[in-house]
Amino acid sequence: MHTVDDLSKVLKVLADPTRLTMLKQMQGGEQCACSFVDCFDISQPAISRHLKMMRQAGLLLERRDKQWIHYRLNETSPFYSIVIDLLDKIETVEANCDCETDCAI
Amino acid sequence: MHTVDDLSKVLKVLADPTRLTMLKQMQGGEQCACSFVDCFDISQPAISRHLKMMRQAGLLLERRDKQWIHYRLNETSPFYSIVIDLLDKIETVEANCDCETDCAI
DNA sequence: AGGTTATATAACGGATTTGTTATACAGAGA
DNA sequence: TCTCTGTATAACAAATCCGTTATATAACCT
Repeated sequence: MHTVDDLSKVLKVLADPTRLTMLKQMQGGEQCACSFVDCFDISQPAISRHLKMMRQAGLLLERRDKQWIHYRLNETSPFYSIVIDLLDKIETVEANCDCETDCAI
Repeated sequence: MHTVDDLSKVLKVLADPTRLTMLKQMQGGEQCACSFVDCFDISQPAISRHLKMMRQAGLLLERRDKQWIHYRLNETSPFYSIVIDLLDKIETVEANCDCETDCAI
C-alpha cells in the first residue's frame, strides 16, 4: 500500500522509454553501466543520470568491481513488485548492444 | 503486451498525484467533472486539462448528461488492467469533496 | 433572447525534464 | 607517477509540464 504521492514519484521515474528499457534489461540480470552506454544512442552522462535517478528512487542497487559499476534491480524496494509487473507487460526488446569493454559482463 | 514507448507514454499520464487521485475516485464509479473541481485546490481549467490528457490516452470514457459530463475508467483500454493494478496499491484517500452542484452524482 | 452554470480552449509563466558538452573523480596498469 | 578507461557532476539549452487568468462554447432555464 502506497500513498498517491509516493506512487506518482515512482511512476515518474518509470515513465521514460530509456529507463524502462534499462530496467527491462536488468530484469535479465545485473548490467554493467558501460553496457548501457554501448546500447543507447545517448551520451554517457545522460546514462549516468538515468541510473542515478533510479538509484535515488530506491529501484536499483549497485556493485562496484574495479572501475566498473554493475546495477541490478533492488528486490527489497517497496515498489519492486510494481516494477516487475510493469516490465512483464513489455515486449522483449532484443538488445543490439554488446558491451565492448572488459567488464566481464 | 506493450511496447516500451506505449507503456512509457501511459505511465507519464499516470505519474501525477492529481490524475492518480482522480482515477482512484473513478475506480469507485463514474464521477462528474464538477466533483473534481470541488475536490481539488486547482483551477477548473487545470482539472479540464488533466481529464483531457487521460481521455486522449484512452484511459477514460465520458458521458454527457445535460450540462454535466461524467467520466469513468475505460475498461476496454489495453492499459486498463495496469491502471487497476496500480490504483489497488494506493491507500484509500478519503474524498473531502462533495459535489456542490445538481449533477445528481 | 438573455442570463447562468458547466466545461473547454488559448495564451502565458515558472518549474521540471532530458539531452548536450566540458570537466572532475576513481581505479587499473605500464 | 602518468595515462587510460569508466563513471559522475556541472552548467547550460530546448522541450514539456502544470499551474494561472481570460475567454469561448454548450446546455439549461426564465
